[in-house]
Amino acid sequence: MTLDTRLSWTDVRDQVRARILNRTYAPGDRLPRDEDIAQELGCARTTVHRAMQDLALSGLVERKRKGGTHVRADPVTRATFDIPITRREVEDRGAKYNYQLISREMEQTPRAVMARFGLQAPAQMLRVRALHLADNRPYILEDRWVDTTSTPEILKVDLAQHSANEWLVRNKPYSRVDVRFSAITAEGTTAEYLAAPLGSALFVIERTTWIGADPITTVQSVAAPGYQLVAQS
Amino acid sequence: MTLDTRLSWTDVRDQVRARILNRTYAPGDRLPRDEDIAQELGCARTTVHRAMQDLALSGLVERKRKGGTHVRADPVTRATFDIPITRREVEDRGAKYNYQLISREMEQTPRAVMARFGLQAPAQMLRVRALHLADNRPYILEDRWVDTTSTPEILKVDLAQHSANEWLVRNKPYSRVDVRFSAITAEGTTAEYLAAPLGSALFVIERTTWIGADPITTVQSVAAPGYQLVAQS
DNA sequence: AAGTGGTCTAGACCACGGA
DNA sequence: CCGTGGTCTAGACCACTTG
Repeated sequence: MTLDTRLSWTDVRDQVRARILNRTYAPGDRLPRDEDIAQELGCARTTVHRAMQDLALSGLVERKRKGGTHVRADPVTRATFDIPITRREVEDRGAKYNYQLISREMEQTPRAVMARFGLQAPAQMLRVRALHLADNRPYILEDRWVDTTSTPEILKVDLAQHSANEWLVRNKPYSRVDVRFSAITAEGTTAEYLAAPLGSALFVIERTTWIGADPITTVQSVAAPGYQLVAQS
Repeated sequence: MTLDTRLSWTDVRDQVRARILNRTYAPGDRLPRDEDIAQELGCARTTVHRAMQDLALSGLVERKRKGGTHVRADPVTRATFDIPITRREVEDRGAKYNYQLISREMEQTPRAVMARFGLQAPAQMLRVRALHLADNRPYILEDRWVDTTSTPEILKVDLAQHSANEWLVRNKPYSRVDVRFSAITAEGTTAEYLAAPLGSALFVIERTTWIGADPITTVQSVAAPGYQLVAQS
């Protein structure tokens, strides 16, 4: 008698993964063709394909047409992070959210901002600086540039009431995003607004978006001391 | 005449995404059932399913059985990062890689390490401190704890020759990983080893792995000043 | 109870890329 | 060239979740 339950693609994935973990398929090895695995385990090739797709996505194997499926010799750790609207992030922590507009002016983009957008020449953009608070304590200081050519509507928004962060996320879909993380030292007004000791280390998220080839916005979000970003399971 | 090329799932995805971007389907809206979209576009339901799966993965829509597919009202930015072996990371930048073992001793785990593993009681583990260099300049300082119960083989490895990082990644598969990022201030020996000015901000990656329920290793990797982590496209 | 997404199957054809 | 993964189809059944 064999089991009467059918094999699901997660079962197949787990079996193949187990074989990789226990070195039946060692790093660098080529795995059997999908069809052979399907026959061996008694399921359709599509099911094996679905399983392999998942293993490839998580970085455990590499697949190429004709080349077959190989166990990665240098596995990478692949981690995914969700960056929600700041208000949501604060509220999800059970804290009270507040927001303060610091400044809102048209300015010429400095070199650093041009670089983030990949622009050759400087442009006039709306610069918005604002502070997000959790339980009335500084949480994130954002320094944002909005391209008023692609997003003229931002000029009509009352940024003292609604954060540009929230308005943009809700109203301005993007087609491409660049995200990068780094660390900076608390200095000058940044330290003041965040109530951070001078010289303390601050976590920084830079996020730049485009719609097609047109810039929308770039923001440098500096978090208060102690901030930690955790990968999604 | 209609087009004679068949619709691929990426075509379907792009069409649906376009409708979300142009507000045909607005945030919070419920999309038509997969089957209706399939009929409208003239393809199989499976194809629509594949497209929707991708949109759900990227965080644009949410799907529930019976509940249908909804456009997310609060879109999240979802970013994926690849964390390769340090040697590879250095070499991929076109730099020369070097490695120095700093210390290697059995020690009792402090509170912070117990917390990362979720342990109730302290344990004896192998603590390995090492420096990775790029073009002979400090690149990453790692402070690692290895559970010699789950990974006794580590005791036979000559860690002066091969970094624990590399040996573990190549030889010790894990079933669960926790990754988190933060920022710390350069102090004491950390600053010395990284040749970083006292008080400068340093980017930190913490990575902890388990096999089943058993701890394998946890490492705090502190990067030299200027380090930046960029999301995968 | 019933609607909707999730999955499996079997078969066909396509497209990339190694030999 | 031709082997291998990638995709599409049509149909069936399952499983979750909401009304």
